[in-house]
Amino acid sequence: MYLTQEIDYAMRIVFCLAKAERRMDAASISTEMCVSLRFALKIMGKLAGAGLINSYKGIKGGYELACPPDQITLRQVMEAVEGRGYAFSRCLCEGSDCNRGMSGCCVFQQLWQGITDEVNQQLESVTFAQMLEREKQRREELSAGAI
Amino acid sequence: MYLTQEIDYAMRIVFCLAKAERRMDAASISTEMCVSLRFALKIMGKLAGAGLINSYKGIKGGYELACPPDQITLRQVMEAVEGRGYAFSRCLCEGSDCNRGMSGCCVFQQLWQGITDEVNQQLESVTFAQMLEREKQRREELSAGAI
DNA sequence: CTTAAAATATACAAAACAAGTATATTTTAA
DNA sequence: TTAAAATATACTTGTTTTGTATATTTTAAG
Repeated sequence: MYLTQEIDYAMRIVFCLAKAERRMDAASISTEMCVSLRFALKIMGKLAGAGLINSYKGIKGGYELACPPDQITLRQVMEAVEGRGYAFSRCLCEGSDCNRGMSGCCVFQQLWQGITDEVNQQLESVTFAQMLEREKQRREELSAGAI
Repeated sequence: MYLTQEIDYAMRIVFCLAKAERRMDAASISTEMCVSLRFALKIMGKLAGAGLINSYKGIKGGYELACPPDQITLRQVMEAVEGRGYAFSRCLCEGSDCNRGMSGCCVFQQLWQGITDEVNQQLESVTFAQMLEREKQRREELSAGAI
């Protein structure tokens, strides 16, 4: 029903790298994001495999964004981790053939597809550059409100 | 990540009762919807508990909608089964306190909230009367196309 | 007033999925 | 040559979903 932790972590990891603007090793990322090192490594493997981040082995190794943050969307991260975009219902996935009781005409499927499309559009329309900007604004609002 | 089967079944069960316009026993519903009898009973217990359907014990017992289908929304079914509306991310649920690495200012949470609100609004805006109407239209389209 | 067909309550079990961990290996800057 | 890093692969644990079983209660009909 919910986004998995893995996707949530992946988003935060990319955000972290976008913010750092420099190469970071897995241990630092894992500490900053409060994700176990091993799990972070696993996720970063997927992100690197999808070409969103670059990885470097050896001493001075680590990870960095593969391109500027205004060229990475939330949807790309979702796909990197999940292997596809968001889907509201299982029945929208390949080979599901669910027309359970609907005699080959399922009006729920249509509806779920609409919701799915909308969410994916949202995820696609937001880049990590925008997320950084949002955070900056939000911090300013908070400090202004705190006076 | 996906809607659970339980919610999917619940939607279909309510749709089935809306379509039937009469009292049906659990066995018939389970057969029509291709859901195991036991699981269907469990789900209908929740739907009855939430006041969406009425249940009748004994011979000639069964289930029927508690009110006209134009007064039942998809969101109500979601809440009956899940105990709350849709939430895109766990971090939006009570007592989650996730500001992991975001120093008390999580811009993802804002975003997930926006998506959540949108989906809930969708679910709230559609009644089962509308779903019946949709199905009718869709069938007409299909048979027209098949000539 | 008995009976059989129905729902209900409660608990249990199995399966699927998510989350996290461990070990051995490879790469590379110093 | 060495130590710090990533990588590959497999394994374990925990949680959630899904489904099942048993005993009980209710009720229309004969």
